[in-house]
Amino acid sequence: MKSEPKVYSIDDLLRDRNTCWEGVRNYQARNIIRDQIKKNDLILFYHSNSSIIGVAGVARVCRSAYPDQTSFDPKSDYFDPKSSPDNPRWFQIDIQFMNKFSSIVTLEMVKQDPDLIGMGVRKKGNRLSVQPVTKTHFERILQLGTPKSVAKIGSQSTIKISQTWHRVTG
DNA sequence: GCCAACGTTGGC
DNA sequence: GCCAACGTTGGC
Repeated sequence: MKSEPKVYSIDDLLRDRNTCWEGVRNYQARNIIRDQIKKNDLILFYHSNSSIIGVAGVARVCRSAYPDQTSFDPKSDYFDPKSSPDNPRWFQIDIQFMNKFSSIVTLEMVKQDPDLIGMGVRKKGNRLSVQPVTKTHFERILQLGTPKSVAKIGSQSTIKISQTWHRVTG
């Protein structure tokens, strides 16, 4: 998921702990939010349009899609008169802070890594603000972002998230 | 600030 | 349904 850090950064999410991911007004991104994203999915938090472009950390979906409340609010910048509670056009999710990388995994690193061929953000004209990431690519980004906190224990890898060791299985 | 890429709008 | 015009995104 992309965000312009001037608007909302990983540090903002670290401070807030949770936030509503609202205001998505692109049908392709809407469909992904509504149809594909599930509770507890992990998110790569990407800083776009910034002096340091790249993946800044990890978040988690703590509530799956529900109608975008801002679309009903005439005072909101995201108001859409064609959306109504009876027939909502746009959807939001809630996300929770998980981890901030010790340093950003820059777009340049992503583009140069042979293991990350095919990742959405590498593609020219990539404008989709919410896009799927393969498990392989996700884990590779974690390796690049948190090298000291990734350890192999048996056949399972673990990542350090918010002072707590969570196991990533499968 | 520039501009390529892309999505949306609206006239026909 | 076509497509030109326009607006937005996002890397550089």
